[in-house]
Amino acid sequence: MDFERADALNQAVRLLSLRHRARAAALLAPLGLHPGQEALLLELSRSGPMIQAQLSEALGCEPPSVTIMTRKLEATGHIRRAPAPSDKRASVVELTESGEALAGQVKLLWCALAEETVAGLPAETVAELPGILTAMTGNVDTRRPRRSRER
Amino acid sequence: MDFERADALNQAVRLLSLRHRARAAALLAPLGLHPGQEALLLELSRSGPMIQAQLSEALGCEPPSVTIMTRKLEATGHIRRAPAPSDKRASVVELTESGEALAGQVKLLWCALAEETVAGLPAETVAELPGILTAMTGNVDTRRPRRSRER
DNA sequence: CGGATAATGTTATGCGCATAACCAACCTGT
DNA sequence: ACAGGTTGGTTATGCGCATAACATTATCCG
Repeated sequence: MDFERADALNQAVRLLSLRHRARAAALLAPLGLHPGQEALLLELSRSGPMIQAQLSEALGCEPPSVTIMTRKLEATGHIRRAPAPSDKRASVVELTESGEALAGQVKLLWCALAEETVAGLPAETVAELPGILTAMTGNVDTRRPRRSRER
Repeated sequence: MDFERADALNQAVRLLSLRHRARAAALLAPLGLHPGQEALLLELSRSGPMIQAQLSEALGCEPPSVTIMTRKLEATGHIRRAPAPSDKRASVVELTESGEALAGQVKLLWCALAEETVAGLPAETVAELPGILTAMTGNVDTRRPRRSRER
């Protein structure tokens, strides 16, 4: 691929990251959330209580990041951490009532953000977008170097 | 749009951002660069010497970020800052010789990264990807609230 | 068994990004 | 010509992310 095209693509990804995150930040600010935290709440809302290692996996970020984020969300009262009964190392984290309420708010914003993001694009394109983006993500994902032969 | 679809889309964007950036970081590390810095070098390589405000505009990040990044790239000797002759407030920044060499290296990596990113996608999709991503970026861009009437 | 290895979580540190507050220099307009 | 607003840049602070180094607990195996 020539540099022009490559640059256009890489830069497009970078700018989309920046602006999409900035827009999310603007929408989440009234709820007192910073971008990234909503993903944690949504994941807990989707899958129920889970251990930090699982959160790290689901969110696609490293354990130290999860430690910090959970600490802050615990401080603001949206999640709760308790020692896991079966493993003295682990701590299971779950939504509090206020956290569940907040997750509900986030879901509304999330729909608005998605619609805003793909406004004006042909419906067909919108339909295949998640698949395309996920494929691209998989192409550059270095988090699971093993496991490439999975069935 | 229902929450399922919206969530799939927003999450896909978030994960692509994380992984694409992480992959870029891994490629740039051998050059001693952190992700984000390559954009500054490439912009200078594209457009020649320019003022920090223009860099801020081109990179899509805020002036304080540019201040820090230029300071670090100056410390590593890849760029040079000089007072602007026509405006005592401004400082024009340009690549040094080592900066130009580094930009050349980055261009090679950039092509590799782009190819890696779109591997396996149909050529047609790849062709329209930059346009799609740029359109999405424009949809959520809150940086230019003015200028909306530019057809 | 018991010792090596793996997995969970934390602290420390650093980078890119953001906002808010501020100074200095450059326009304006009346 | 000068008061007031605008623009260019910096500092301070905070967040999400990363890696490296570490302590603790689980697990595997000879």
